[in-house]
Amino acid sequence: MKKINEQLEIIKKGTSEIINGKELEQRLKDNKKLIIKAGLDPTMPDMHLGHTVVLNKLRQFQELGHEVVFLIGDYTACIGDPSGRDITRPTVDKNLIKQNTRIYKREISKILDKDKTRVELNSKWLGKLKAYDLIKLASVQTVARMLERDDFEKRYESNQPISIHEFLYPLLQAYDSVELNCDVELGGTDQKFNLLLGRKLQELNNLKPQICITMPILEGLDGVKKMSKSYDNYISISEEPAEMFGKLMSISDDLMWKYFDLLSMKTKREINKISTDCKNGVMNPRDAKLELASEIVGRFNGEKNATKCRDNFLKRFQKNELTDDIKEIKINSAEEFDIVSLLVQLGGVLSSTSEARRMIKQNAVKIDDRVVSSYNYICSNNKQFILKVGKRKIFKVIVK
RNA sequence: GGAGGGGUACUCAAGCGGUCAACGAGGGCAGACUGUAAAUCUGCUGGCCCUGCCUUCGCAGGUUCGAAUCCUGCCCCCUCCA
Repeated sequence: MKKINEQLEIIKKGTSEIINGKELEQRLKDNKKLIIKAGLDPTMPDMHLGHTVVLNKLRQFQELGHEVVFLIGDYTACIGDPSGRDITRPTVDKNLIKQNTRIYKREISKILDKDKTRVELNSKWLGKLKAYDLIKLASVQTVARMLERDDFEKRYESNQPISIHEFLYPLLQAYDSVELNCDVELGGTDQKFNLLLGRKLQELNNLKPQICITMPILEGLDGVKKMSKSYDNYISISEEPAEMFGKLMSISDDLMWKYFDLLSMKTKREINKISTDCKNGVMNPRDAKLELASEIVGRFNGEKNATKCRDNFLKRFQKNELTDDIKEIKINSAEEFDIVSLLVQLGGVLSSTSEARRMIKQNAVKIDDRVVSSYNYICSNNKQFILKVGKRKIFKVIVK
C-alpha cells in the first residue's frame, strides 16, 4: 500500500467534503483494507457520466488496495430517493429493476476492476426486515429532523406532497452501511443527509461510524441542472462514440472546466496548465474541449475509436467534409417519391409530415448541399445523394 | 369526518360561452452568427390528403346554433380544522 499522505492526496482530489478527515487518516494508518461503499438505485436503464464521478473515486480506492462494494439499491429503488427532488419519484416496476440491475453489473466493469469489486444487492437484507424492524429503524430519526432537509422543507413549504415512504429511504440506505460495516461511503453532495444518517445508525449499532465523502454534482449538457436522464441532459456511458464526442463538444466552455475537474483523469496541474493556456490565448478552448472529449470517449470506447471520432468531428464540422460513418438509407422503389415521404415514411428521419414541412419551411433540409424549398420536391431521379436535416442529421440515401 | 383550493399542450402557467390548436415563460428544434461552442437575434413548436379539415384543455354524460369555459356524476391532488 502507498504511504498515508499519498493515499490521502489521491482520495481528496475532486471531493467536495470529507466527514471526517481526521478519522479517515486514522483509519488509513491502521493499515487495514477499508470497506468502501457507493450505491446506485437501478431506476434507469443506463448509467451516465454523472454516475461515473463517484465510480471514478471508487476506482481510486480500489487501486489503493481497499475493498470496494458497489451497492445496487434494488430494494430501495422501489421507494425512490427523495434527495434533491421537488416531486415524489414514481415507483419503478420490479421487472424493470431486475433488468436494470443486470445492466448495472455489466456497466460498472467499464470503470471498476470487475474481479476486485464486490457487488451487493440490498434486497438481500432489506427484504428480510419485518415490520417490527422497520418501525424500530424509523424510531431513530424524528420528523422534525427529516423536515430540516432542504428538499423536504421546500416541498413542505410549497405545499408539495411528501409521502411517508420517502422518509424511509435515508433510513434504509443507512441500514445498508450497518449491514456492510462500511468504513467509507461515497455519494454526491445531495446524498450528505443520507450518508450522515448511516454514520449515526452505525454508532447506535455499536459500529465504527463511517466516513462520508461527498463528490460535487455533475451538471448536465445545459450546464445548469444536474445530469439526469429525466432532464434529458445526460451523456450515457454506452452512447455511440460519435454521439458522445459530439455531445461533449457542444457543452459550454464554463462547463468544460467542471467536466475536466470531475471526469478527467488528468492531474490538477495538467488541468491548470490547459486552463491558463486558454486564458492567455495560447490555446483555443475548442482544442481543450477536443482533448477532453477524446479522453472520455477513449475511456469507454478505446483509444482508436476516440481518435476516429475526433478526426470525423473535425472533418464534418470544421472542414465541412463527409465522413465515412454516415448512416445510409436504402430505398427500394421504382416509383418517384417526394421529399416529405422520404423524410417521414421511407427514411424515418422525422416523426410526422407536419414536422417535415416545418423543417423544409425553415430551410433545414438539404440534398447534396442544396436547400430543398418545396414540399413537393421529387428526389427519386438521383440514384444516390446526401440528405441533411439540420446540422446533425446526415444521411446517404441510396435508391435501388 | 368537516371546510376550502385545484387538475389546461414537454414543463410552468393564462383563459372562465364564440375571434382558442388555446396568451405568456421555460425547454426543445431550425435559421443567422460561431469553435456543431456559449451568449445573442429571428422563426417554429398536436396531427393530416395543409389557404381547409380532424383530434386535444382529469374522465363520463348533459345544456347550447356553439364549451377549455355553464350543469350533473365520477376519479385524482393539495391545504386547513378535527
